[in-house]
Amino acid sequence: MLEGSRTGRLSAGPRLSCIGLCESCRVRGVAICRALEPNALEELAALATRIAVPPGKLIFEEGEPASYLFTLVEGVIKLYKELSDGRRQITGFLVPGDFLGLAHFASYAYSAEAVTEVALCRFPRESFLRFMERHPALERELLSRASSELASAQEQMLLLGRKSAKERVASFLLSFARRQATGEGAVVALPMSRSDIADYLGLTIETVSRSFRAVVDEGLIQLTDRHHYRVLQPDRLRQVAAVS
Amino acid sequence: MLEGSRTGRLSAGPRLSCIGLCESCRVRGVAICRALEPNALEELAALATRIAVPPGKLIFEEGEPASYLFTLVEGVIKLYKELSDGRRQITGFLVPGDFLGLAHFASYAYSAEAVTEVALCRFPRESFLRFMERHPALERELLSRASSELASAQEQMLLLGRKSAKERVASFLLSFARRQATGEGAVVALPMSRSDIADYLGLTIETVSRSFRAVVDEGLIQLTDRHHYRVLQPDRLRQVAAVS
DNA sequence: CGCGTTTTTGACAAATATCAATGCAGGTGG
DNA sequence: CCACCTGCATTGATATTTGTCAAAAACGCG
Repeated sequence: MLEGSRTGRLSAGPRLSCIGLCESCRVRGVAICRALEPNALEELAALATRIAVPPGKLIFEEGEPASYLFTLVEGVIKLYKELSDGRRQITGFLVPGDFLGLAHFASYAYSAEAVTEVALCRFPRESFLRFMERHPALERELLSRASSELASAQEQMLLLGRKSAKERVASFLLSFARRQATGEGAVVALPMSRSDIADYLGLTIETVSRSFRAVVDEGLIQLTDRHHYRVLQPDRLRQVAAVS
Repeated sequence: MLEGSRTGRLSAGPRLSCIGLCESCRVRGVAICRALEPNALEELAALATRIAVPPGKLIFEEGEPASYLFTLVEGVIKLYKELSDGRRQITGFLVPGDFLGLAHFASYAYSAEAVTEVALCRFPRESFLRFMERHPALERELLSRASSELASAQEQMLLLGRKSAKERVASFLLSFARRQATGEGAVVALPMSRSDIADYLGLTIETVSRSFRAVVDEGLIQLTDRHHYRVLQPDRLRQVAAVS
């Protein structure tokens, strides 16, 4: 796994902007950096390996020993679980700044695959956990992130259990636009395939395609091409999304 | 909310077995107690109020300020989210030992309601968080629990997004039996209504009922009455549940 | 430009929801 | 003690949504 993708241990160069956690801060305004003093940050940086992963390549697989933790520096990752007959459920898409690989047990509970070209910081699990024991601020940050992930997971359960196809697609388009933090009317990039969207929303690609068409036909969004859209009527889209 | 359910601040009596966290330990063999020294435990106990809630009563509601954290001492709780038109998704059932109320933001992300007669320990959020800051072991325990909840949430997304009605019901029956940690062939109590099961599995009560019938007819389980069952063929039930 | 892949569109099938009626059980009051 | 009432659960008939299968269209890449 990932052999050859290793781009070498960080030593010289713009260290702070390369350790992932810190990069994350810059990108998302989150507090990991601020919570750690500079020399702790140096220590953490020394644990990190920078990894590059091409689109479509596995980062780790469900059930594999959870030997590493990661921060996503660049690109988009999908997390998913599969049934033995191949049915797949994507449980989330990660964007730069997100943390990856916290496992309650010794092995990963899901698989992770690069959607786009991806840059990661990889931390060996053991040394990261030891570092965390000495730095409760980091632990607090991760607990806070875990809580907010749990909240999105519950939101997604509501979507999967109770929303119609069109409501699911509308919800997805809204939340993805929100996450890219682009202003009103800006173009939103949709890097994943229809198949990924279907597996995320618990639908088939055909149903996703038809639901896209419906919201386009109603003028709620505009598809500039298959991987970019613009939200035209956010309020009506929110209505269609049946947001609680 | 909960006015009158208050049974008074703990002072005398079997303190350690009453503070919830500790009770939790006893019930589930989890390490909160072991992680805290006895005098820290005393301090935590002093923050707790014991609460009793009758079946069907709200404990807190989505959106309400998250002023308290809880541990469930006795009984079963359901957590759920609702859409404006009344559609509801139950995101989980809690059993004794479970922790409740971690909110990333200032307000609860879901509602909590007693399924059976419930006994809780209630901690004021602020003082609990201050206590936690001074006791990283507690923080670690909560992070670990949050990770494992996240894993079950992902499992549930797979169920909601990709499993058939019968597979959902079989999965539910299995996981509920596993949680009661009863031995092979023992009777499992199913305290919630069919409507709750439906809202948990993203189905209607009719479909739940028909799926129950299917697994009963195939001899995989036996329904002793509407709220108790026995798993007769765990392996075949697992197959039907399409566990990954 | 041509080929393979992804996406869209259409016709039809299957699963589950909806609507309606019946059954069952526990609680209440005569 | 029994009959009735009320709420929950089951069963059945039908409707709707979404999935499946197949073909055409669009796109991306050599």
